[in-house]
Amino acid sequence: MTQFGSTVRGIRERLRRDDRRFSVRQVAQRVGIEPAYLSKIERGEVAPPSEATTVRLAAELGQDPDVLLALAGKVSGDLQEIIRKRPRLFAELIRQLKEAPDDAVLRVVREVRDGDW
Amino acid sequence: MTQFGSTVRGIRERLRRDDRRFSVRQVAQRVGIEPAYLSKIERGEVAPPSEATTVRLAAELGQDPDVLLALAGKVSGDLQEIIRKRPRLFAELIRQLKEAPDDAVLRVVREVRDGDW
DNA sequence: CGTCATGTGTCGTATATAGTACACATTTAG
DNA sequence: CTAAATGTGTACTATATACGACACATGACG
Repeated sequence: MTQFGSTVRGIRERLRRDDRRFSVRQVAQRVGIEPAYLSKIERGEVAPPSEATTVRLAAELGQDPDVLLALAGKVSGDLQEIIRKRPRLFAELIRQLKEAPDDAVLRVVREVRDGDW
Repeated sequence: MTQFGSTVRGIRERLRRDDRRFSVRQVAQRVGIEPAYLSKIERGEVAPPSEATTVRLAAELGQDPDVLLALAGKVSGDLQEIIRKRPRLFAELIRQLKEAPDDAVLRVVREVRDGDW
């Protein structure tokens, strides 16, 4: 589908240039999966792994978990839970912001962060 | 798990009081599933149906699809796609708003809707 | 030059997801 | 009273998800 695998491979190989601990085998071991499985993931031979595995992989590679999950075609379970608790509210908000430029969304984020509520 | 089934049953039975077309069989047929399956869904004997089926069911019962999806433990695919396109931005926004009261979120929604961007 | 680590091919598996098909007892309506 | 409609029990299935186990050829390096 998308470039989840190649992205992961790229990141891992870059890290590997100055740290031999970033081989397929060693990363797989630290992440808690089989090396063969990680190899297949990186080559796109299988679908991206589960959310939990993706998050551990992101941590290992120093990546933002939400970004890696997005590449895997997923949305973090905790975000989904927040939405599910107030579906109408969040559905409307998110659809409103669909076409908004990044900086407009960022303004909203900051406003909420500094907000007085 | 949750009360997806009993909620659907309640809504359907209420509709049925003044419209005989809201039997399990007839609703199932219009939704495009087997009556036995709808029956099991309503009694919670099986997990809530797929997103597509849930959405058709919501339409048939005059419900907000996002709300019914939430009861089914899901988040609409189109919302997920919006988030996946800008994961960092939306992840931060949504987590910021997790604890915000409804009216604060609503204010943001309105602000964005009337926004000048 | 031998050994150790590396990446990958092949095969298999357990669980979840999303239903269908059919029969049957009960209820409802003309 | 009977014919049609109703709700549901039982059994089955196809596909997807998410991996593990093991072996093997190749390459690096001390």
